[in-house]
Amino acid sequence: MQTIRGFRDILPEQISIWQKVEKEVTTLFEAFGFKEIRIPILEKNRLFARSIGEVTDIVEKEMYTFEDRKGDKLTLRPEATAPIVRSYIQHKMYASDPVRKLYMIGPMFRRERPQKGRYRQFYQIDAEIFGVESAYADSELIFLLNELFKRLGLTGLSAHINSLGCPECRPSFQNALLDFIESKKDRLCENCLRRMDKNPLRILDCKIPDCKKALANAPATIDYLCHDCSNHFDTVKTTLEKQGLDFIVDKSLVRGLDYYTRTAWEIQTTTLGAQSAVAGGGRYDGLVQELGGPQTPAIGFAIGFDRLVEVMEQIDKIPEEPTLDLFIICLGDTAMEKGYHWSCELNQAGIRTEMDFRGKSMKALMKRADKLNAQHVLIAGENELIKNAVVLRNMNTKKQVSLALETLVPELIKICKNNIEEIHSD
RNA sequence: GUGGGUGUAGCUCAGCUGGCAGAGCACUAGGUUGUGGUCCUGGGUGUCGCGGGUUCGAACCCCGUCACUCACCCCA
Repeated sequence: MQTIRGFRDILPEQISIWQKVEKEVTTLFEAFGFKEIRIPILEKNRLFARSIGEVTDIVEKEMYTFEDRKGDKLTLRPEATAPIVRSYIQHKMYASDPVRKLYMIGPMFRRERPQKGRYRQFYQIDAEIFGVESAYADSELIFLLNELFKRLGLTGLSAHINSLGCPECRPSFQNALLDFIESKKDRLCENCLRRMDKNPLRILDCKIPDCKKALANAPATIDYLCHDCSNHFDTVKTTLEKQGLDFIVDKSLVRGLDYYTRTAWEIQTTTLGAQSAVAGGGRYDGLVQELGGPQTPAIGFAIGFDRLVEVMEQIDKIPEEPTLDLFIICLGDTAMEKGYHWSCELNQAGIRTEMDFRGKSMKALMKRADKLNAQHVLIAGENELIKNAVVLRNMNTKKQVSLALETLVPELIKICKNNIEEIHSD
């Protein structure tokens, strides 16, 4: 038996890095005024088909869609934005306060062929802002991403930004693009030609060198922006510049979900092979209305959690394993029983304590204490119990002291807590 | 969906022209009564991914299949 293709276990040995990221995310996002939202993993298929777009790759061939016993078409969420928008509308969040800043962390599902940095169940860290049309919301999110990556010690990332315009400026751009493509038709690959009527915007994203060459001078959305979109994009850029954030205006950045408008961006890395996008986001001013809510501007991003972890592992940002404060060695049945109670009391007091109940030899237990990186070892054998005392060994200094039984637990708590403080002050 | 690479011990991998299944690490037990990391000695570990075929004989050659992996595509 094993996990199904593209699915995987995240094992205890790997979890510390995930927890570290989760901690940073919650403190940082909460500081920026975001509130966590938890949404279902299953939604009606219609939700994704309508929001992401019927002719996108995600909807056409990557979704886990099936019928339940009643015959309803259900889909494992391939992304978070659509369900969060659904929730925003369903609970009429716009009525009590249209401005909402929401975030979530959780698994998404896409049935693609797995490869480096791409899994069928993968995790996203997602943030959305509803009800703010201002370009400051756009720069705030990019700033937030940058700050998170900075706190996690990541370098070598670059922000690529573009503006995709709005329903106002789209038509003139699309006409210009189609005219241009028509003139280069013989130099484009099959895929590009297929996209011509499906979704011409996507042609700009083709990675085949010949196509890239042919499309080098293709019209770009940012050259056809209407007055408002142009001002919006300018504000985003100047704000980021004033904050000292580096970014690259990338005319060819076109995101694969149909709901995006205006600002779109990706945070890219060069260290994950073909998977360059660690995070991506954009504005989607039409989506809330499209899904049945009131006209509401909105913007959001998603971070590829798995990819983020892989980048961190590559630059060795793995947090150290926590040490064990105390390992209790008990020799003999009476000592074992006492040790069990000490151990529980110490755990209650927040001291990381472990003991081994298998009745192993002294040497084996010392080895285990060493393996667990124990700071102290408490040795309780028949000899000590006769004297109503036990031995405490400091594993770093190798010094051993005798401790009286009556005050043992409080004394141990004191010693271990002092030791923890020393470690932290170093 | 398409193509390339790889499947041998818990992990990393050797295994020659087809001839008894291997190493290091890890694990475990000892090295005079009850003291870790280093060192020494011993110990266990296998559906050689799976199923066929060729052969006296297959981890090795052939066919199929599955899994992993990388790339295309797409995206986080």
